[in-house]
Amino acid sequence: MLVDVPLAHLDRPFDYLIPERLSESAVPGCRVRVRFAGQLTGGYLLDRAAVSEHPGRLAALERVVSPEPVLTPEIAALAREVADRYAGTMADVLRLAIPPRHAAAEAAARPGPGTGPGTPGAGPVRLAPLARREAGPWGRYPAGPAFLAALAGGRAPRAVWTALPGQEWPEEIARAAGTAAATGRGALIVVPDARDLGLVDAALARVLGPGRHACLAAGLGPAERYRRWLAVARGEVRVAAGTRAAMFAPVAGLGLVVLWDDGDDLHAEPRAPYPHAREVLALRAHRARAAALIGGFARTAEATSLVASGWAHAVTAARPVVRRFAPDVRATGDDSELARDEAARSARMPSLALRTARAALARGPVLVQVPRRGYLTAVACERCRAAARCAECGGPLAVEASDAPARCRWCGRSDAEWRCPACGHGRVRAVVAGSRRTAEELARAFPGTRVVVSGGTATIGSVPAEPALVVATPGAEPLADGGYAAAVLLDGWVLLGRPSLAAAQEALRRWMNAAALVAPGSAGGTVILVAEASLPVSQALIRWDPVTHAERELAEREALGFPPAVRMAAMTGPAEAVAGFLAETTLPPAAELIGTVPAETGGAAEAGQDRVRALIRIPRSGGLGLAAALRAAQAARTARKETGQVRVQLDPAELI
DNA sequence: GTGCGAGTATGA
DNA sequence: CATACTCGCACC
Repeated sequence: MLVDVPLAHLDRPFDYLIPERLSESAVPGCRVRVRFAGQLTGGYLLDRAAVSEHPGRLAALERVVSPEPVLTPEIAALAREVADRYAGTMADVLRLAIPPRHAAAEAAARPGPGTGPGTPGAGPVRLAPLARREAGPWGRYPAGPAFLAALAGGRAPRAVWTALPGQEWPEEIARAAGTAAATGRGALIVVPDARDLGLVDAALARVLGPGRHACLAAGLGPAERYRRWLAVARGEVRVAAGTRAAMFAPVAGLGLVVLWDDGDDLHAEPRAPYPHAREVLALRAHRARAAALIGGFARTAEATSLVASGWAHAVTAARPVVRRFAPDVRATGDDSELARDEAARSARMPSLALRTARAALARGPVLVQVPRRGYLTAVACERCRAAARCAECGGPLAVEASDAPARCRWCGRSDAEWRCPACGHGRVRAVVAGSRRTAEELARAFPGTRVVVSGGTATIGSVPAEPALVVATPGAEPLADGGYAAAVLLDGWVLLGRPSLAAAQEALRRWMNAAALVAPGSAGGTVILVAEASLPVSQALIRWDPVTHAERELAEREALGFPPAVRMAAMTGPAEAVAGFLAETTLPPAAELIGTVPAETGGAAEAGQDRVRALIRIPRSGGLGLAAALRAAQAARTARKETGQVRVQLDPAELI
């Protein structure tokens, strides 16, 4: 029995007697209720045994919630491994892995229409003869056909795949999944968001036929979510695709795991123990001897490390092929190039971008990527560019609408009489305009052109192949039928200026994801990057060479001693609690305590407190030992009911 | 997390 | 010596 208690020192199985009346329904993997320390608690039956190691008296199971075996042996072992890897508890992992039960869905789980599981499709998929004979879009990569052939032969190839720009990638993923399914194995595909899931869903339906796969999307509603998950757990469908939470989907006979755009921070689970989909899928591939495909337009340092260690092969296209599919990219970072046009100027659009966009609008839609969402923007003195601060409280001023006066974000005071304390000037300008503000300004710079805004909660999936300006924040770019005629990537310095070690890698990833939606250069597709052209990251986009850039990034992180070159642990909490935690911890000899610094105030709940973050670093080989030491310290603290929670995170994404 | 027994403080 | 409380630990 694995009891659902949140305490680190209780993270181990407990034995219970199975009363005769429950003997039939108490199958391994089922949900049960037991009395634990007097309390009725939920749990999962791990397995049944004739004898117990426990010297004391055993309590009996209270109730079998349902005989459905929701915790498969594979997922139980995986949850244990993930907990050990991330210094967390198995119960925490299972809370992420197994969706809440929906009794009606369980009783009536019946294949339905649409994107859900169709007619039971547990048998091998039969691919159309064409798909079986030809590598299709995979033929564009020298190693592509070999990867598919290895899959088709029942082997377990592992690839880090740098996808060619364009809209073939969902098809490529579906082909790989179909190839695994044709050998009678299962496939699991994880993508960052709903837009990408929709694309993969459609591609899977084309390649596999109806009813052969399940889409596990967040926000389906509990009943539908559980129904589809059950269809996967029961082996009624062998191909599952989904967003982050699907990384734990109990796909039967797993033969292939796929992760798309592994650099997207949506792949990092924000709940304890903070596992990352890349790591979890790699563990699963290892455990199930399954193939792995980690792909994206860009390349992360982490994926590069998988290639460097020999864990995976690189699947990339040859340079001439890249040139055939990539758009023309030009960078313009010089302020003197700012457009004369006043409206374009206030949208921070250089003249080259303006000219390119105007010309491209004759042919089709033009994408404008703006790296800040929302409407609220920081403001600075129009003349000397000193950050504008509230005269009363010193808080930062912001504007909410283009014609509204600036307002303090701390005290809310709006000061019409604002004067710059540095130069006496009386007007402010937006430092970075949100996408809606940019859209307003662009509408004035391109009179008569339709302007579409996509971002945040108002995301648009696709736009028709008609002239329109499409203003979007990174990750919310709609697809354009046939590709955009051009794209303008505004304010490159905002992305590059993020206080993050991986700022350049992340900027390149966002640029490439937008630029990949543009028609190839041979068809006139052009991308204007508003950033200094001489920067290595700009050059990487211009040459469409994410691999070299990622290799450099990995080398830098090795030199700096940052993940993935090392394992890092972050302990966050009240100062005394973190100090107590560290005193409790017996660090492995190779571990190095980097130091304790004030933690950035996370949310309102954490604000005000005296919170700190301690960092520990260890060579990769010592990662498990470090996690075990941190787990032991956490267990000792929870056993003693120490006040002040310490959050333990391994290789936290936001740190890098 | 809760529940409980041992140990310790406190006061009639 | 009776009662009130804290502390530490087991929880199957």
